[in-house]
Amino acid sequence: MQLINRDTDYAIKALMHIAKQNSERIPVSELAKILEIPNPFLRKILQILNKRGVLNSYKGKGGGFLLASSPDKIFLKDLINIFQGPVKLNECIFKKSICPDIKICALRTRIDALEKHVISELESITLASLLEDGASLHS
Amino acid sequence: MQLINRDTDYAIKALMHIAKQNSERIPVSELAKILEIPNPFLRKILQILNKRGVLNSYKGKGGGFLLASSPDKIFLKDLINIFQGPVKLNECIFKKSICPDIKICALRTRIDALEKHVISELESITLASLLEDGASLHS
DNA sequence: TATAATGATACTAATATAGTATCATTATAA
DNA sequence: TTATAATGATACTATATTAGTATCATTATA
Ligand code: SF4
Ligand code: SF4
Repeated sequence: MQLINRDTDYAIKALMHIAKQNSERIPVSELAKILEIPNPFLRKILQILNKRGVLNSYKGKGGGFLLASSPDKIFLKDLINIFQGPVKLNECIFKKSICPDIKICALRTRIDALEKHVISELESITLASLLEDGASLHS
Repeated sequence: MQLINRDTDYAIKALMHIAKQNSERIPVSELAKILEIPNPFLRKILQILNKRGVLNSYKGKGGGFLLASSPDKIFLKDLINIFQGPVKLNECIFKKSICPDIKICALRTRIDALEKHVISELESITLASLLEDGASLHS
């Protein structure tokens, strides 16, 4: 069970690199080389981030991408949502059945609590918090 | 992001039903009918549970399956492990790189903590605890 | 000894993830 | 004004994972 898939992973890497450009537009071609991610794949990812308001894009010569907001407003949870959908630990352990006692089920209560905890942790991780730990960044 | 896949889900349903048989062997054919799970698929799942020591099986006429241990010793976490592998929220957010500062990374620390929390919650959920909530069980 | 069960294993189908290709649009700078 | 270097949109292919099927061998029992 993996929390983060490749899209999200690449998105994080790219966003961190873009954040460090001090508002200088960076084109996909350059990013792809630096991060060693296949250019068309990275492009697709950045296009999605643009559509979803995380990045701003500039067409034409000298164009490229910029963060749409400051790094402390970009949350890991949102990136996961964009590329992997909502964090739902479990719709209900018996997915297909309609439970008559959904409100009192102890199991459901616990899985719900677990889900809330995971989400709140993911909400507390921002791009800024990743950047702060500058010493441990690489590639 | 889904915590429990169909194998695990079916396994839980089946185990709960087997647990309620008071040590009477129950064959796959019967279980499959009751739980509305395709017979060969459920069979595969129970065979795995047998191999992994969760169930005991009895061949031949009048054969079937029984729990290998008491319901309070059967943990949700183990079932997830069997069918979906280890709960690893994230090997490391930049999977492919080798990080020079893996020990001091704040992000890693937090994801690790999150993973530990999830695992310990899953360890606290047993088949017995699901059965206790008898009123809310079904099909 | 027929039968009703599981064991083992290989196969197919469906879905999700990962990655590619291509043409259209647009902004810039020579 | 026009070649060029960028993104936008979209459709496609490939790979991996998940879901489900099929079949023959083995075994216990009535
Ligand atoms: S509420 Fe509880 S008993 Fe009902 S379907 Fe959900 S997990 Fe099962
Ligand atoms: S330790 Fe931190 S910085 Fe290093 S690879 Fe892991 S998440 Fe990234």
